[in-house]
Amino acid sequence: MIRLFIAEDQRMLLGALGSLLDMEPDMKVIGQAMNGEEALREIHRLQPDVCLMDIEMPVLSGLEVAEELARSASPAKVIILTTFARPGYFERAVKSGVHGYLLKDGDIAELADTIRQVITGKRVFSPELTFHAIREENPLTPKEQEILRLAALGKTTKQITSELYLSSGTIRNYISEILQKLGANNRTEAAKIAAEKGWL
Amino acid sequence: MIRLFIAEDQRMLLGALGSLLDMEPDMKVIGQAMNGEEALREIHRLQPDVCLMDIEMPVLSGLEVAEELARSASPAKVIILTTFARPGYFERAVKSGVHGYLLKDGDIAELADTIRQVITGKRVFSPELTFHAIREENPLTPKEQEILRLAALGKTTKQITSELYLSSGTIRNYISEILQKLGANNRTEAAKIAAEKGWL
DNA sequence: AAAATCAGGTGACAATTGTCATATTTTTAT
DNA sequence: ATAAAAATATGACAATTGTCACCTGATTTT
Repeated sequence: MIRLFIAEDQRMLLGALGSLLDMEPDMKVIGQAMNGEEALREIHRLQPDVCLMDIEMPVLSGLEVAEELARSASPAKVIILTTFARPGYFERAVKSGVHGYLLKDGDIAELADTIRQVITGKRVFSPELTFHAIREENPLTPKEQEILRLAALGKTTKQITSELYLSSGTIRNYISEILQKLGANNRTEAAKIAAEKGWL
Repeated sequence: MIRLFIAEDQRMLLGALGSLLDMEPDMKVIGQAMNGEEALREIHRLQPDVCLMDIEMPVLSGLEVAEELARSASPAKVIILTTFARPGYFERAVKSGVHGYLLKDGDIAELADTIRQVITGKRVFSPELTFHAIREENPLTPKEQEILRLAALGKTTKQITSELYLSSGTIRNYISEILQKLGANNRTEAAKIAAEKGWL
């Protein structure tokens, strides 16, 4: 019997997945969570065989949870289940050693199938992701990401200055660099591009 | 037997909802669609009793479909099912006369219950939405929305100019007005605020 | 018909933003 | 220990952005 844990912040999908997977004869859903922190705690406690994990969740993202599980050498296998084909997400997920990465665009049978494959030690990645230019690496350094994250919220150079304790010239230099890297004309466009790619 | 139609662009949720609602003894899912255009066509053809409709779908949004159904005096009752508590969405939905508005944050039982209520002619709205400040009306005029939509993509004043055939001064006047209405400090922040509220 | 409203525009100004070349300082590598 | 690299800072400049007061011509309202 495969013991499953599901972390997903959209209650309706969480409930639906839970019900349907529980109907599979060889699976049992032993726990659920609606945010990353709770998920991490419960996974440590319950020691499931496989965790299905959404990425965009409150408190801790699914990627952060996966990274933390890897750090603590948890035996639980992680399958990321997300709406978004953002390259940055995929890159981070693979780096943290997850066993699967699926889009919420397949059907439940496919998901159940993936779970069974993962249990045997295989890794399963959505073909949409392994192909084409989705392999783009995030060109931004951590500091650049941090600055763009703030700029994307509409903060001015001055506001960023006082959050990061850097001079306003430095901030503008960083932004200038970011714009070149992303081929954007201004902060707003840069923010849009980075958000689409999952780089922020 | 209640005849249901489901329009939802996330295949996994679509499939899951379909399976689970079909198990209800008094319901039958007679059709599904993954975009608004297909949904509209199929609803006209199949004449379901109730349509569950996501808002954010390709081609036509769920709101546009609901508005079109209202215009054509379709007897199908519409229940909007969305992740987002954006006030602008709710306002538009109510104006187009939908019979229900639920967040994807309840469980399936609640959804089934809502469907049964709607069938009897009742209207059901998620309590999260009918209360508090979520009643905020969109303060932006259509032209302002159009301009902000472009600005939110990172377009410069000059680019907006050439798309809308307005002078650059006029664009800047509009943006200035938008910033005041939204209490934002710059375009980026304005875009963020409007997007959150569902006003763009 | 006069008055008000509206969509669009001008011009002037200050502040912010983006670019670039060039320091200075701190870290890292050899 | 020294050289190379990175991170941070400056200053100068042009372009863009945001603010404001005011103008013009239609269209509505009264």
